[in-house]
Amino acid sequence: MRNSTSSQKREVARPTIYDVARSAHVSPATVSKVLRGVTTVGADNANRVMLAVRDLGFRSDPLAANLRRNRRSIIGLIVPDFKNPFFGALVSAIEQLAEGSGYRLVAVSSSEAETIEHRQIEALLDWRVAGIILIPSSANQTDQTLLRSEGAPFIVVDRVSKTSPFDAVGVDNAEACAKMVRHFYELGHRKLTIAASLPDLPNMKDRIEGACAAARSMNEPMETEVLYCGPDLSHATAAVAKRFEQGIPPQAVFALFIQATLAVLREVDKLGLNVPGDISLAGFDDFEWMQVMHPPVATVIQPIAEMAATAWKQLLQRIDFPDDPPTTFQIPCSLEFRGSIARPREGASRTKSGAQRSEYAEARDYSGNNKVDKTRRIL
Amino acid sequence: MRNSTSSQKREVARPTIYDVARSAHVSPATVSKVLRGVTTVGADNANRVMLAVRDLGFRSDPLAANLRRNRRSIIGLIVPDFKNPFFGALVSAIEQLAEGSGYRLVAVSSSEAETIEHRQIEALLDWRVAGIILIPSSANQTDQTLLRSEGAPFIVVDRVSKTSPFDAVGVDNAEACAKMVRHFYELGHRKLTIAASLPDLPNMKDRIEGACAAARSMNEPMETEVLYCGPDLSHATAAVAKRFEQGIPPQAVFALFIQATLAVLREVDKLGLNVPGDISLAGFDDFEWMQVMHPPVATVIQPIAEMAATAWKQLLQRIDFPDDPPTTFQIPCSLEFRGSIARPREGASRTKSGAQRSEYAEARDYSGNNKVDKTRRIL
DNA sequence: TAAATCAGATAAATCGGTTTACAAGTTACA
DNA sequence: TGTAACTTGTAAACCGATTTATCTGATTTA
Repeated sequence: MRNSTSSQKREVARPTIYDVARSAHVSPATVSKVLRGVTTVGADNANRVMLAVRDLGFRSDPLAANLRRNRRSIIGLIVPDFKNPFFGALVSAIEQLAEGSGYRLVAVSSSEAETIEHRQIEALLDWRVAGIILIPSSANQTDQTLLRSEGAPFIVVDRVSKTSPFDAVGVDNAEACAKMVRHFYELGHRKLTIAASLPDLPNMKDRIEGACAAARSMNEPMETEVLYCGPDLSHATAAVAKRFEQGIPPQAVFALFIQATLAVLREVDKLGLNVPGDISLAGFDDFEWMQVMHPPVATVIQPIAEMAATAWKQLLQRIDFPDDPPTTFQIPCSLEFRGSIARPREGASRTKSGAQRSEYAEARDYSGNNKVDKTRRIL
Repeated sequence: MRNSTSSQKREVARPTIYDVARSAHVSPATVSKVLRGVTTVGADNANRVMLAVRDLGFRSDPLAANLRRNRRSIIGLIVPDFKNPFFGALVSAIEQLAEGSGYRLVAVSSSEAETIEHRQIEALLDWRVAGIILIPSSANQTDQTLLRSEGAPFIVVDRVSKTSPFDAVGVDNAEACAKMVRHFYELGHRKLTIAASLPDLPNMKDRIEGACAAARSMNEPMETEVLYCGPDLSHATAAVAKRFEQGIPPQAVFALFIQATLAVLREVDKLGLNVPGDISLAGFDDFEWMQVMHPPVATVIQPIAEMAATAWKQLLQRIDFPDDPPTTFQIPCSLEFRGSIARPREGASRTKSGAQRSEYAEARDYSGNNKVDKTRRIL
C-alpha cells in the first residue's frame, strides 16, 4: 500500500500522483496521462485531475520520471573556470538559449584540472543528462573519447582544434591573429613579442601559429618571440616581469589571453613606460574595461553569442540524430584596433612625450560611435 | 524478470547491480551493501562483488539511489548573472569548498529575474538537492519563504539585509561605505555623487544609506547626491551621461557597483576629463584591471573567500541541524585607497595639467608591495 | 442480434538501487 | 543439550512516475 502521508522529521510530505489520483477519483495512470498531455483522456476526468493538481500543489518528481522513461531534460555544461569573464559570458549566452527550450542547463567547473573534469563528466553521465557542453581543461581528449563511447550527445566548445573528430565549435584563431599581426606590421612594427599561456591548449596553439605564420609571411618578415606565461595571472606576471628585466623591453606585444594583457599592463606601469609610446599592445577578448583604459586596448573579439548559438544548435541536432557525422565549426573573429597600438618610435627613448599622447588620442575610435555589435561586448 | 541486456539504439547498456550480482553470484542486496560500505558482508563475497564491479565498469545510478533513500548529494547554487566576475569569483570559491566535501555543486542562473529564480528553485527542489545557496535576484523574499516552507536547507548570500529572518551571509556594506566616504572627506571633498544601481537590493540599500549617513555625520556635513543607474552597463552609461550633461559635473563619485564605475570612466573619458584631477572616483569590488588603470581605481574589497567559507559552513550546519535558529553573518570589507581619489581642485578648471598627473602618481601605491591578501583578488 | 471496433480508464509491471523482514547458519551461554 | 544472540545473505517491498497489457462499456458493423 502506498503511504505518502507519513511525514519525515522536517519534510512536508510532497504529494505524489497517487495522492492526486485519489483526490480526483481516477487512477494514477490517468493522472500521468493528463500531466504529459496525452489526449486519450475524457475532458471530465482531465479537469478533475488538473483541479486536484492545483489544490495539492503537485509537482512531478523528475527523478522518478527520468528513471522510468529514458528521456532526459538536463544539459550539463563543464566550464574550466567561473572566474574568467569570457567563460562567464559564454555560459550566460548558452543559458539564454536553454531558457524556454525545454532543457535545463546546469553548470559545473573543472577548475582547469583534468582529474576534476573527468569526475564531473562521470557525474553528469550518471545523472543521465540529455547532453553535455564541454569547454575542455586541456588538449587531452580521453574525456571526449569516453563521452563518445558512452554514446552521450556532447559538443566541445572554445578550446578546440580545426581537426576535432567530435562536434566542436571554435573560432578562427589563426586568421584573427594573422590580421592583428598585419596591423602591427602596417604600423611599422618589425619585431613582435607574443605572450601566450601554454602551447597545449588547441586554441592557444592556433593563435601562436597563426600569429607567427603571418609574421613570417610579410614582405619584410617580422621577428617574433613567443613568451609562455603559464595558466594564470600570477604566472603571467612573473613571466612578463622576467622578460622585461632582461635585455631591452619589447616594443610590441600581442597578448593572446587576458591574464597576459593584464600582466603586460602591470609591468609597463611598474617600469613607468607608456602605451603606446614605448610599447604597442594588443589583447584577446573584449572586456568593458579595455575601452576605458588610457589608451583603450586593441583586441581580438570572439563572437560569443554566435559561438553559443552554434554550439546549442549543433547539440540539439546531435541529440536528435546521434549517428550523423560530427561537424567542426570555425567562426571568424572581429578585430578592434584601438589606441594601444601605434607606430614604433624611431629612437627608442622611454620618456613620456606629449606628442606621443596626442598620437594615441587620434588613433582611438572606441567611444561615441556605437557601431560595434552589442552582442560582442563582454561584462 | 530484469532485462538489462536489451540495448537501446545508441546507448551502451549500463550494467545494473543485478548484472553485478549475477556476475558475483550474490544477491543484488548484497551488492548494494558492499557498495555502501555496510560491514555485515563476508570478506569473500565483498571481494567477488568488488571484482565484478571493476570488471563490468559498474557505476551506481544516483537517480535510482536518491529515489529510494531520501538522502541527497547535490548542492544547488543560484547566481543572478554569470557575466558578473564578482559572482564568478564567488561561485569559484564555493566550488573549491564543495570539492572533496562529498557534495557536488551545480550552478544555475536566475538572469536577474524573479520569475526565473522561482523556476530554478522549484527545479532544484524537484531534484531533491541537499541544500541551496541563493544569491537573490531581488529583495523579494517569497522564494526564501517557499524554501523555508518546503523545509529545504538553504542560505542566502551577498544580497542580504542585516535583519534577514533566514541564514544569510553578507558584508558590512554600510561600514565599508562609511570608511570610503570618510576618505573622500579627509582629502577635502564636501560634495559627493553616489552612483547606485537600484535601491531595492538589500546590499545596495545598505551601501547607499551607509554612505549618506557617514556624509551627514561629518564635522562639516558633506552634500550627497544619489544617482540611480539601473541594473546594467547600458542603463548605467545612460544615467551617468545624463548627469554629466546637466549642470556642473561632479568632482567626486562613489560608484557602488562595477557597472557604474565603468560608466563613469567611460563618460569621464568621453568628455576629456581627468581622474583624479577633475574628478575623484571610488568603486566597489576589486578587479584586476582596476590596478592597471591610470590612475588605479580606489575600491571597496568584499572578502569573497571568507563569504564563501562562511556560507558553506553555515549551510552544512543547517543541513545537519534543521531546527537551529537562523544566523546572519556580516563580514567586514577592506578598502584599497588608490590614486583615483585626490584632493579636489580649487578653481574647477578642466584641462589636463602635468601637476595633477604627478600628484596622482604620488598617491598610487598599488604595485610592487604585495601586501594585499591574495584571496581578495578577483579575475 | 452477435461480433467487431474503439474510446477511455485502469491494474500491474517497470526503471535501478535501497531497505526491510526474515531465513539459515554460527556461536555463546546457562 | 537447548535456547538466546549474533552473522550473513536473500526475497520482496519500496521510492514515484511511466508504460504496457488488459478490461469495460458504448458504438458500429455484419
